[in-house]
Amino acid sequence: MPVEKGLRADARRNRDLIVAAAQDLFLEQGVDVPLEEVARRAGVGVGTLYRRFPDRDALLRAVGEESLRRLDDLAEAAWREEPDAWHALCRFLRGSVELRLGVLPAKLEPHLHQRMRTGADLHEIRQRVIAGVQRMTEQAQADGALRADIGPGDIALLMTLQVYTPPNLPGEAAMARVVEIMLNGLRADAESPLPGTPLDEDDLRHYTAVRLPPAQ
Amino acid sequence: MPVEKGLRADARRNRDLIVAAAQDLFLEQGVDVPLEEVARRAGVGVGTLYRRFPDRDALLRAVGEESLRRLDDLAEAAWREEPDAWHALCRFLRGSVELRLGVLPAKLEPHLHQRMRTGADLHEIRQRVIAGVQRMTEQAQADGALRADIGPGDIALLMTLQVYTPPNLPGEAAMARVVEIMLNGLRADAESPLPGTPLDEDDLRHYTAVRLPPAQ
DNA sequence: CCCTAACCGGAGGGTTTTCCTCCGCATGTA
DNA sequence: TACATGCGGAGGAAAACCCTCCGGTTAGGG
Repeated sequence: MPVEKGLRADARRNRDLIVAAAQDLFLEQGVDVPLEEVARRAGVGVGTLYRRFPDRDALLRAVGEESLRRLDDLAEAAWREEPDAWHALCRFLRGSVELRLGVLPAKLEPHLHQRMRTGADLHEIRQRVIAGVQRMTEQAQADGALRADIGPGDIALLMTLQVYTPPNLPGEAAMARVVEIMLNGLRADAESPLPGTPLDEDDLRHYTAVRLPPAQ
Repeated sequence: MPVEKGLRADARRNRDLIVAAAQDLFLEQGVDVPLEEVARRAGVGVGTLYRRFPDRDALLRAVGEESLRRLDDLAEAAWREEPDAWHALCRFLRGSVELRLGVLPAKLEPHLHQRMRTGADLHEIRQRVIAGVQRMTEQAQADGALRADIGPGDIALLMTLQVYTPPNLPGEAAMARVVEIMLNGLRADAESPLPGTPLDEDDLRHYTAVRLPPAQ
């Protein structure tokens, strides 16, 4: 669907393999993994990788776009198919945590900051995801299912939740439990007060506005 | 208190600065940070670092020991000073998440695996922490404050909870909120069932028994 | 106050990692 | 079948990193 210009079938396939491999490795080892390792994991030569993605940044961008898109699809489907906002929210959070869909954009954010903020596509999808979260949050609260002292920013934060899972992760099941605990903590009944004030999108924006270290 | 042989006052001070810097950097950038960067952050020369810690492993060990010890102190104090097991558990979780005390040992685990499992000191403290968690969990459940379908392993996992916090973290407050949501989800009242079975120490042990990648 | 054992910093040489290009060979497609 | 498009990976240049070594500084007992 990104249509990605007419690529020969095998080229197209390789491109996708590379992005997938990069997603895995970025999660496991951080965004600094040697590109050669990405190539190896994808089962292609470095040449192929560099041909398709002239520099690391291009790859970062592709991965970012892909996961934002998936996140958006997830929110979209949840909202469309679940009976109410609360269940949509549950499904969304389960999905994004279990698939690590939230972590990736968060990790990428500092690097793609400029482009996220101004640049074309990325920025737009990002906005859509945020809007989706906000919609779910507000409606769930209106329905009295989600505790009131929560903001969309809190949800966005929870999206990026992770427990330290060593690279070989036997952790799926454990994560699922954590998510449920969390959801249980979000429910409206039996709430005990939270410290501070609900985070909204602006907090998130600020939270997100990090300046890269000396970087390079 | 590890007494660390008679070191001259300045040497001792530098040693501690180094460990502290390492803790920060390991958290922020992973355990592979250049040692030179650790030295810089600590405000000492590389020479000083290498004199005190012959190799990276020695530093890893020191950091691990330090954070395990702090974690143990935290559990100890919570158990001793709080009115009941539930509040002890709350305090413990708040502390370990907010101070990132849980993440560090988890991150170190793969590297110190051998030593954790068999070796002297590390192993012993680790056991103590686990025992503490177990004690709090069981008692809180006996008191009917903590939901029953939880195991010490779940708690241990929550301990290592993190939301992706970009290096410059304006995240403290946000984290605090997340923890409270978590705690609220752990309470016995109004529980909705969790998937799977409670994780116990053995799961944790297994979860933890990762083999380092090809690594080296 | 003075002396020295203990400690400090960081320049620099050697090694390892990472980047990225380039080109002969393979393969999809018309 | 023909050839444009795509592939792999060897290899040279550059960067990052490790760790030692030594001239200069300092803590703290006598």
